[in-house]
Amino acid sequence: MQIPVKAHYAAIAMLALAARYRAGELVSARSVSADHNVPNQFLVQILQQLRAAGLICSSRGSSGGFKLQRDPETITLAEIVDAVCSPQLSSTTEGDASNLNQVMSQVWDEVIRQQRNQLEQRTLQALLDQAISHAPEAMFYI
Amino acid sequence: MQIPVKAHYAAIAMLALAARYRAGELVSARSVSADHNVPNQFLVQILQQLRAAGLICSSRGSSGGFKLQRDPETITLAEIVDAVCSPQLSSTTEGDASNLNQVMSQVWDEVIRQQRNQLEQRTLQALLDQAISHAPEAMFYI
DNA sequence: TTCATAGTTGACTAAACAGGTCATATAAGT
DNA sequence: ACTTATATGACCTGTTTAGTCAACTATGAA
Repeated sequence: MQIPVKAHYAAIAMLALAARYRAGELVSARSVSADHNVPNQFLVQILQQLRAAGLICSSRGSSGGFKLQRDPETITLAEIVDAVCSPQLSSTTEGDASNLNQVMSQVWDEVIRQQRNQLEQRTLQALLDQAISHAPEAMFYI
Repeated sequence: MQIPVKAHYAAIAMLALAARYRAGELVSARSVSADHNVPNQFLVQILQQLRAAGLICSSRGSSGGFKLQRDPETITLAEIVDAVCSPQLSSTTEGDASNLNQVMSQVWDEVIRQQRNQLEQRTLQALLDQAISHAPEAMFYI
C-alpha cells in the first residue's frame, strides 16, 4: 500500500523526456538526475528498464541521451509503473474454501482494480500539462 | 501496490468475530485458523495487533477467545488494515524542489487517498452481509 | 586520432519487509 | 491439578527496496 520511490523516479524521468519530445531533443540521464534530485546510478538502472519495456530509446556518444518512443498522449502512468515494478504474478487462490476468504479476495481485487484504473487514466501529456500550469514561468525547471 | 496477506488474514479474523458478535460469543484463535485456513501462530500475532489497536478484546482460559469491541457497523476495513500494517509515517518531502517532483507527489497522494477511501467505505457489517448472501445455506462456514 | 561524454552491463550490498515458526509464560475455566 | 487458550518475545528464511561500484562500449567533437 505504498508507492515505490522507483516508480516516482521513473515518472519524473518520463516527464522530463516528454517535455523535450516535441523538440525531438535527447535528454541525458545526468541532466535528469541533476535537475530533479534523482540518484544518478539508480536512475540509469531505471532508464534501462523503461527502454527494455519499449517506452524510450537511447543513443550513445558525447551528445547522446534518451527520448520517448511514442507520443506522450499515448503513454499512461500504468505503463511506466509496470515497466519498473515487479511482474506481480497472479495470486494463486488455491485452497481457501471458506466464503470469507472468497469475499475478501474479491474485495482486494476490486481495490487493486480501482487503483490501476487511476493509473491508466493519467497520460504523460496530462501530467506534463499539470506541471506546466503549476509553474508557467519556470519551464526551465522541467 | 499489493495487499499483504497479513491484512487479508486480519480481515478474515474480524469477519469471523463479527459473525458471532450479536450472540456475544467468544471466538478462539484456533477455530478461526482451522475454519479459514490461516496459519495459527501468525494469526495469534495478528490478533494481538488488533487488540492493541482496540478493535477487539480477549479473555483467557479454557473457554476464552476474542470478540469485537465495537459494533461491526462502525468498523471499517481501513481500521483493520491500519492495525496490522506499518504506521506509514508521512513522507518527508524535503528537498525535491522541481515541479515535476511536486506534481508527481500530488498524483501519488491522490492515488493513495482514493484507495484509502475505498477501504473506509467498507464496513465489517457490509462485508459480512456480502459473505452471508454469497452462501446463504452455508452459515456454518462463517 | 584521440578524447571526453554518455549509455550498457553485471555484480554487489545494507536494510527493511513479508510471512511466517518456536518456546515459554501466564491466566482461567472444569 | 489439568487443560485450554491467550501473551510475549525471539528467531528465521527469502524477497524487495534503494541504492552503489566498476568496467566496458559506442560515438560525437576537437
